[in-house]
Amino acid sequence: MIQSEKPTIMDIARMSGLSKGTVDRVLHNRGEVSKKSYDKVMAVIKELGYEPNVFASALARGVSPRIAVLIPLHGPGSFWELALKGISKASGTVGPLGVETELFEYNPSDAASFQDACNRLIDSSPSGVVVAPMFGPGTQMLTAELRSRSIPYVFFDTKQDEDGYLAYYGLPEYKSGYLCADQLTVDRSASEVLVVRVKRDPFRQSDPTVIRRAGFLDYMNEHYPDCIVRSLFIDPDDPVRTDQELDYFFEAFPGTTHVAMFNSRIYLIVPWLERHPAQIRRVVGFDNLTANMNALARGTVSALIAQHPDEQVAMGIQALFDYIVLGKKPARRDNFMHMDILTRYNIEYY
Amino acid sequence: MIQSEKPTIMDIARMSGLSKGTVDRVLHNRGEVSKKSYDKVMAVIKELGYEPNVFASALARGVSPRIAVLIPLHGPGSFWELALKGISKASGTVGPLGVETELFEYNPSDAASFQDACNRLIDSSPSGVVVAPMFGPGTQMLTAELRSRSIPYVFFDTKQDEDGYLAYYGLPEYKSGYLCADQLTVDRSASEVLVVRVKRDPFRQSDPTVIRRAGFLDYMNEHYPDCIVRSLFIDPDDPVRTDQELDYFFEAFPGTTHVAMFNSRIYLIVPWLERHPAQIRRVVGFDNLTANMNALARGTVSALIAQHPDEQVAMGIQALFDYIVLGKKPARRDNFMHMDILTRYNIEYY
DNA sequence: TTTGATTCCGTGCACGGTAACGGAAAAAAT
DNA sequence: ATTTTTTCCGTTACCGTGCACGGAATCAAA
Repeated sequence: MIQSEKPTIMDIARMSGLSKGTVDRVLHNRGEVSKKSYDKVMAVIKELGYEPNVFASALARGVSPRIAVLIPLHGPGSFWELALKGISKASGTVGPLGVETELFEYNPSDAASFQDACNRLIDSSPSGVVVAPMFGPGTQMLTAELRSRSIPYVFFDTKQDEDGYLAYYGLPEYKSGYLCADQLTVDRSASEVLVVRVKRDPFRQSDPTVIRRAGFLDYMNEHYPDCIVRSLFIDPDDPVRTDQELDYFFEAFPGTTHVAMFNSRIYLIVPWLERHPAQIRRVVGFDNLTANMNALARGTVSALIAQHPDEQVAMGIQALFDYIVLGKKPARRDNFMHMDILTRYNIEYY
Repeated sequence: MIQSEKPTIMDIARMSGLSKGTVDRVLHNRGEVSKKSYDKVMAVIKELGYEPNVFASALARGVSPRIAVLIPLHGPGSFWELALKGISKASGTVGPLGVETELFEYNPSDAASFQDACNRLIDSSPSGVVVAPMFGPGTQMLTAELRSRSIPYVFFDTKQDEDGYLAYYGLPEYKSGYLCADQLTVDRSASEVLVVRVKRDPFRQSDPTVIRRAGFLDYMNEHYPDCIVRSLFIDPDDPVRTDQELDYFFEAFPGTTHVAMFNSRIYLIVPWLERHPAQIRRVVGFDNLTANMNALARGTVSALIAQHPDEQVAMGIQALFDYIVLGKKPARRDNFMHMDILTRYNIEYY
């Protein structure tokens, strides 16, 4: 065997005095091999540093994994649409390698719709699943089913508390709140702060913003204990009402100079902010939605904290590919991804 | 042919009444095919939407691309060491697919050493090359040779002014200077600013910091025209002298409250800064070197602008892989990558 | 000793594509 | 009309693994 050539399964067979069939059985722990032969083969494998040829392997197995992605129905320019970009992003990487992705959507305010999407997903019998767990019990039923069919799945955005997932990709939520506070107060002039919150969707089980808020408040207590933090709830579906609420609030607390939000919907208050440009010094929100980015470019929003759900989805698909096609588990199961600070001067290349 | 099955080269052969040898010749423009047959095959290919199986193709061709990376010798914790991380990063993605990388290093202050590295690289006849062009003429000779051997190459960090490269991955330098100024002045209290500069290496042909400085100064002129910007040159190899220079400077200009640097060596002035914590309000530098990150974590440095050379290298290797193995050119030739703002509160997950 | 079950292993084809080889058919030269 | 060249195309042997199938060997049961 020539040095530069990589050892093949046949080399192993020859050197261990056995046939490639036996080597193959050893490689895949498929049994029907005596301990003696097993040890012999393993020794040779280790000696030669054998690594299987993934191309030949994939070809022989005839793999063409179909990966299902389960996310809520999304309007244009929403958070979930960002996540969708991750699919095409991943397609660019693993698409040429034969991976296909299929999208399953559900109405986030309708548990039955979620069930329906789950059923359709299961019926399609994908080779892997990417899902953002929003309905706790519903997701648990889904993952139980996936486990029983030994279909690997990864979480993104939110992590489900269980043990069967292949990987999780998301943000360190508490830290992101902390970071948000730091970005808000970086001009060191904050004395009265407004936190705008959205009436919580009763169907949604997990709400990352409560943890973000905790991080935010802890930062404020530690660094600006004298700063007053007030909350205002708005209705995301009623812009007129939102404007009124903001009017009332700033009438009552005219000293407010800094505004933050913990979800992706800072764009909801942008119209009001742009009609009252004088008073507000800094505005910080989350996520690089188009509407948010535009407000950032105009200077209405000072900074956005981006969690890049597209990257999370892409990483998830990549992890599934590595597992299904290459037989490789991800290095870490829980992957907390970077939080990017976006300002008007660095958004151009995102 | 069953619907769900992907068409193979044999399907095409059957449907066009020819053999798979002819189809293969058409697919690779290898000639020896009559126009009539060529058109027929192309029509069938289009009709069936044929896509080659990359696994089978790679297996048959026996590809195992060796990608050479050419970068300067680097001390631990330097900018170029970051770039190196991109190699292992890319190995994680394309390594299992049979890609090997080889590193060629040279002494950046010795043109002969660069020549030597180039020769060794050429002699190894790699399938692709990743290089950061520092010596203009030297790099041009290298790329000319690569072109004549039709070996594809990509640039990162700096772009060479020519037309043969497959892709370029780097930072928008001017914008990065602009961003740097914005981060430095985000507390709106800057009136006297110090820019610390390093004596330029005479061997290095391209210096991105001059463009960064232009962006920085433009921002300052536009937003803080009354702010005074002063420069101080230091010797990177003489820390004692550096400290003295800083002492002299701050004696002469005690009103200086903000400090910036445009290269990756902000860590050089960290010792002085930490001995004089009272005066300086904000410090901004470039690149996530370990030393810089530590200073950031301690709060000595306020923000770092990271260009992530590891990602650039990884993207470069990926592009070469896509081109060599999958036969796919990158979507864009010039890729300006995101600039990340790093503060002490978001560095943990980088 | 024969029969049966069990354990273990080798053979051979398939996966889809590549490219060398040789030969038939058509065109050109004699 | 025959030879030579050129053009074109089919055949075939791989590439390295996966896996079904059948058979040899071993051991226990009759």
